[in-house]
Amino acid sequence: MATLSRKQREIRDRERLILDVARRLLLDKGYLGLSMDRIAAEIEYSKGTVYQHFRCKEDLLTALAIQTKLKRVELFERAVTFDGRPRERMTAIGAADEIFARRYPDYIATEEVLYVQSIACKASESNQEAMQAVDGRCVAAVCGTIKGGIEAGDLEIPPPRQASEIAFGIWGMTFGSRIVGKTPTCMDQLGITDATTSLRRMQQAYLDGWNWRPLSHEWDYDSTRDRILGEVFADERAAITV
Amino acid sequence: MATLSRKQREIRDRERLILDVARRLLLDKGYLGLSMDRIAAEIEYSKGTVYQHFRCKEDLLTALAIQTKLKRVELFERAVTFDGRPRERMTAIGAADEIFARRYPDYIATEEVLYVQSIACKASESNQEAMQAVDGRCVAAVCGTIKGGIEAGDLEIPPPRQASEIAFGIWGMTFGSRIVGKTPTCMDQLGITDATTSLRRMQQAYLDGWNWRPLSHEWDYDSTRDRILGEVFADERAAITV
DNA sequence: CCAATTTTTGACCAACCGTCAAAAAATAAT
DNA sequence: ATTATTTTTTGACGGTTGGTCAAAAATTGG
Repeated sequence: MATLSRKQREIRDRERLILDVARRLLLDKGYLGLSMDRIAAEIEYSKGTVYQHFRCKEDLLTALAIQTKLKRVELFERAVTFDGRPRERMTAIGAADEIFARRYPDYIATEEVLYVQSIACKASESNQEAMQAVDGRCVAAVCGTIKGGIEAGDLEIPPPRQASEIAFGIWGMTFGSRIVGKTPTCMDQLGITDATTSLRRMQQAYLDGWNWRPLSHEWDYDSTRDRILGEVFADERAAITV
Repeated sequence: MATLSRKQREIRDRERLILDVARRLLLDKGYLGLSMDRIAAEIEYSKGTVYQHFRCKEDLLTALAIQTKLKRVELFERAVTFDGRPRERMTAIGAADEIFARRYPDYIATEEVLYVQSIACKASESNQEAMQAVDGRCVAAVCGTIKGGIEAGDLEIPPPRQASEIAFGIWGMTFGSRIVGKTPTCMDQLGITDATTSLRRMQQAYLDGWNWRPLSHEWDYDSTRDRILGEVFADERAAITV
């Protein structure tokens, strides 16, 4: 049966409600401010009901992360449809990630907590697998683009280097810069005001370092970016040009 | 008076003991397993006494981070004494950080927690300032080396780029890769087995990307690294070649 | 030896996560 | 419509946090 019973619909809606409330709390009050009691109070159900949806707090957080990672991977998979040279598609992924970071600021809060504490391992099997699957799609999009660059002859990866090493670098750099960039003291020390723009330049420098052609001084990636925002992310453009 | 009273010495020793126990607990059981009660039990003093040393858990964590960041900055400041071209000194800083990460694995646990949760802001003013001061020395070592490269004519930073942007990239990349590299699922997805070596190559690629001469294909930075380990970090060599 | 001061203590509080028998609601059977 | 059965919801409860503070213990000074 494709249609759900009234009860099933109720449960599904309530799960959405829980996740919505949890995300807001996480963003507002941080990881420590996110309590199961508070969620229960806000949704006006008892705590036991919340625990019927998620076996523990970590499971809830993982579900939250999956929900938002899905948003990201959708943007990534849209990005790689960009019609251009592989490195332009890589730039498109960068733009996708920037849109993602702006549109879902709560994501950073979710993901970083998940990385740091050993949270994922407490989540239910199914949620762990689901999260891995989403991450896998993300990796596939990035690594696929890198391999596209190799196949097009724009990039060489002499052993023992691997295509995934480039991806690892981009991933680490992006994730790390976002966390470091959030701490004001660090930014004061460095004197950096616009972490987003800096990250963009850093990523291009990194790809130049792997000698991924066309290099940034041979090609106008700023206008590529404009095209990307116009052609692939027209609907999201507002989010990024604020 | 330079000499401390017996009592003062006792207090100082106890503080060290608390930090030692706390570090061990943090490494063993993670952030959530680190409890003030447990610390009190382990040092065989009451909880109140622990709170006489640190006004709250965050203050203790910050003190822990300072202690270890000091170890790191010492290595950094030794690294920049390496006699060679600026980019070689940059490589020396990379080696210093690698030694640091291996010798003080608990540091990662401390620092990442400090970055992620809004912990630092709850610490005492004095500890906050102390931590900023240590970070400042760290930034100074890195940015100083970058500026050395510019002065030597090995590197140009056309505006609006800044010297600190390179540092920001290295920082974010190093920090981020270490966190991502710790999660086994991510590494499985990427198929990366030796994150440390990958990070090393990533850093060199990044510096190549900024066109910091001599580029990695023009110079044998592996043997530079050997010289660094022999000349500057001879005593720490064992830690890194295990 | 006793009084003044400092240090240490652990009972105590509020908030947290997670459990589970009992209550309430929904469904099925008569 | 009424009763029996199943499902869902509840919130009191246990155990563990971080943090406080009056009272007890130890130290110091006279």
